[in-house]
Amino acid sequence: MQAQECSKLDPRIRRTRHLLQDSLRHLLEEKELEEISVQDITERATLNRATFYAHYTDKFALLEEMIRVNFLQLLEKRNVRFDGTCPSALRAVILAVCDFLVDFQPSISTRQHQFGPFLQTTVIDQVRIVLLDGFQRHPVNMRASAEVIAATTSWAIFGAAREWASDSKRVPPEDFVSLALELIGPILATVA
Amino acid sequence: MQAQECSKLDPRIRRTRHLLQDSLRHLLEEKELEEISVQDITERATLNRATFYAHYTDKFALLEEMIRVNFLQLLEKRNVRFDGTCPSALRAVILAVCDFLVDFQPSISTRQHQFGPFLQTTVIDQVRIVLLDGFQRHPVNMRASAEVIAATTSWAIFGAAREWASDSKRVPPEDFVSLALELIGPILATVA
DNA sequence: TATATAATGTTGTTTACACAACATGTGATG
DNA sequence: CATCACATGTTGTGTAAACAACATTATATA
Repeated sequence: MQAQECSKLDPRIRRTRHLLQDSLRHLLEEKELEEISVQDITERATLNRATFYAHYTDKFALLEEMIRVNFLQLLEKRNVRFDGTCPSALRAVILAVCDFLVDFQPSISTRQHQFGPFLQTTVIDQVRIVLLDGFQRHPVNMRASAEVIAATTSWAIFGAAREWASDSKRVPPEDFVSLALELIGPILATVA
Repeated sequence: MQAQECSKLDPRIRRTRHLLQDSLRHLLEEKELEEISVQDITERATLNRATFYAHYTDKFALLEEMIRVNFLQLLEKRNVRFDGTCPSALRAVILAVCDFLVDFQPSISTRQHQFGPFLQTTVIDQVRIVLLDGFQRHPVNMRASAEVIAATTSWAIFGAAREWASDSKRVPPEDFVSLALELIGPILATVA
């Protein structure tokens, strides 16, 4: 059901998944997730409904992949690698989450029922993986296991970013990231 | 190789042909037709080269269909039916050809080698068919066979429209059509 | 309660596409 | 002339998508 080096995958599969993701993206601009049926998605994608089930178990799986891929593409585009525990690496990750939320969730207030939680868990999980990957490639002494640090940090980042993004009179993202960094940085500060 | 009620055609076939036509359309905005290979077309369409040959014999066949479909869609959109020999029906046809040339051939001077002749024969042939179809559904006495009248008229329309379209200081299309109508109308005037 | 409507999943068969391989042709460069 | 690079067509085999059909579940409506 999953990735397998997106690049060397059958073009028909890539195209089909892309069509489904595009379809859902557009439908979400018109309707709530609850109002969107698999039928709707495949119709707009000019695909058969049975084909959908060959790729995803339900619309939530599609949404999950969509969010995940989009977020990773944003990181990729900005060359965010988390190659160390220096503040600048963390800064880039936080900024990416902030910008992603603004892009992807333009009407956060109207998207509370099923969409919000999905975005949340998916983004947090990706951030967690990015952090964990960074810790493993650049090991440092820490007050707790890398897993706990990564989990705590990723939730903190999302929580901060979400609060900022939902503020109608929010400050510029760069300014906010500096503030967030002061709060979040200490979580992964190495022992003296 | 051909249509078969576009609507009840396998979606995969419709999608493939649409992708190929889109691809060629975009490539023509960057290169000359001579510089475009089947390889280029299928690459941009994310299709296999062999698939191209399952649909078209060569890039000219693709171009032919592309022009034909686009022109017919323009007629469709304007509800041009040529339901009679009255001047207004002919006016609509001439106007459609004028607008199509302006849309489709923005840089006529740079497209002379292979592209121009193809556009030409394809559009003329479609106009001829539209006229012939109109004659058959609304028969009238004429000075010559419907075939000869239709052929002569279609070439005259294209010739006039092309001359107008290639004029950098051309008058508005509506004005030109009135003039063209005076020249072309007499071709299909019925006997007294 | 019955029943209509609509969505979800699943299955088997048919058709279209991907791909590698090969033959052929053509122009450029040594 | 050789040969390198590249484009055109074609073929056989494997895989993905289309489609109809069916069972299931849920939500209305009479």
